[in-house]
Amino acid sequence: MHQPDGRRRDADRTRREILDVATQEFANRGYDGTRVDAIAERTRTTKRMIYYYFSSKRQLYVAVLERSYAQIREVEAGLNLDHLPPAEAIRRLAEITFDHHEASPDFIRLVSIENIHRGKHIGQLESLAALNSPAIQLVEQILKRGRADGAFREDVDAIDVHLAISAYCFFRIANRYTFTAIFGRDPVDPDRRDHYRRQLGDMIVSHLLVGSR
Amino acid sequence: MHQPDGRRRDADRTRREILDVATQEFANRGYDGTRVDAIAERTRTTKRMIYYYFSSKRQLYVAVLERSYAQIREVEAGLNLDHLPPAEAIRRLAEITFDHHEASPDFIRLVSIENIHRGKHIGQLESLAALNSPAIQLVEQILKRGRADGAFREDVDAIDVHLAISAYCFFRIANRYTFTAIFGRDPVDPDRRDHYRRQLGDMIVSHLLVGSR
DNA sequence: TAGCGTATGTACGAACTAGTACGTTATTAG
DNA sequence: CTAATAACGTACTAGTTCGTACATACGCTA
Repeated sequence: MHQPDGRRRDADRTRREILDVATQEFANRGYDGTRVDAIAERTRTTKRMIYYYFSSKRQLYVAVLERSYAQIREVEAGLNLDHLPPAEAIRRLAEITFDHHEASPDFIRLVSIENIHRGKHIGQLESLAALNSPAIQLVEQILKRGRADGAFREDVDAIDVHLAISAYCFFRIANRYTFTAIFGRDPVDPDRRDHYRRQLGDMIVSHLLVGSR
Repeated sequence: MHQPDGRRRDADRTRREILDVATQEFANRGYDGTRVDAIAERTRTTKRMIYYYFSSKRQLYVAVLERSYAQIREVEAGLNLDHLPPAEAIRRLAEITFDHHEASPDFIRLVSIENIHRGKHIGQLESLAALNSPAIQLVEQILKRGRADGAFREDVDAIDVHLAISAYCFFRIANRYTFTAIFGRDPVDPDRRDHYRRQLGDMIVSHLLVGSR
């Protein structure tokens, strides 16, 4: 009836546990650095189950990637900044993005890793339809309002702004180690966190305001 | 007297050729994805020579990293923007940084890879003294002049500015593949190159100018 | 409760990969 | 010219790693 360890058979749970561990392993060691045996050992099941559910190391990695992106997208979809005036809304969005990046280092590592592989896995995921990213829609709404006010410049679009915000947030986390080694200042130092967050907000807002250059 | 292929024995050249090939291989495949045999095959020499000159795969990787950083630093050290007024100088520096990143995708990949490994190799290189990076000194000079003018804000220092500039330039190249997959727009599209470059310049300058927020 | 498909465990193998033992040839100092 | 040393090549090994053949147990359904 039960497993020796008191655990029932549970396909969903086994699958999820494998994905959880695999996410950490891939994020920490990269695709080639990850050992399927190492994932199995950290799971309450065996390597056999990894192949039972995911068929191959590669497909496991793709599943990890897909789930990670889906989770991020879910969070983004829950945001609403319509109640704030445009300049404040975009600053708030930048700050939220900043916080999300700091809270998701594993996701950031996975993205870096996938780019090292030239996006050859993420390209296969049609679940990430390029068009309706909630993050972009959010920026679009804010830009629209800001332009209607006459406050925002017209020559940058939502994807441009999203790129600028993401770049700052992503770089700070992703390149933490080399940056610290070279410049002797850890960009993730909690004491400087607020300063960086304000700098990003200032930068994005001042850039968007008409006549600021 | 000569090798069968007409090539003399030449330690420096062999060393350099190994480093050249290894740089490409490590940049393209990551540390764990790189095969020492693959490097050897692309060289006019054999795997034995890699171990003769570099002792191990790891030390070869460290040598690649060290040389790559030294090359970048060399370029930076040759810059001088004293002839431009502060706002123009910082814009010009941003543009030059932008161009360098676009021209050095292998270096960017190596940096990403090293960060995946949490900087454990670059940390050992004391050749990269944290203090006197030419890039930082350059920003420092410009900021100093801009503040003397009363034109630049006082609450961001050279490393902060360098972070903001690098983040934008680095992200655009490093995350090209996932960005394209998700947002359907390649940030390295040559047709949009000037637009991105101007956006970066505008952003940095407007951020630095007093009273711009 | 019988039976069948889903879920799980064990043990193994074929291929790969970093590193080396051993031998050879070129170059140069004296 | 000759000896010594630096530069180079071949063939191999020990250990690792993805993946699987084979065996078994659980639990739902009829």
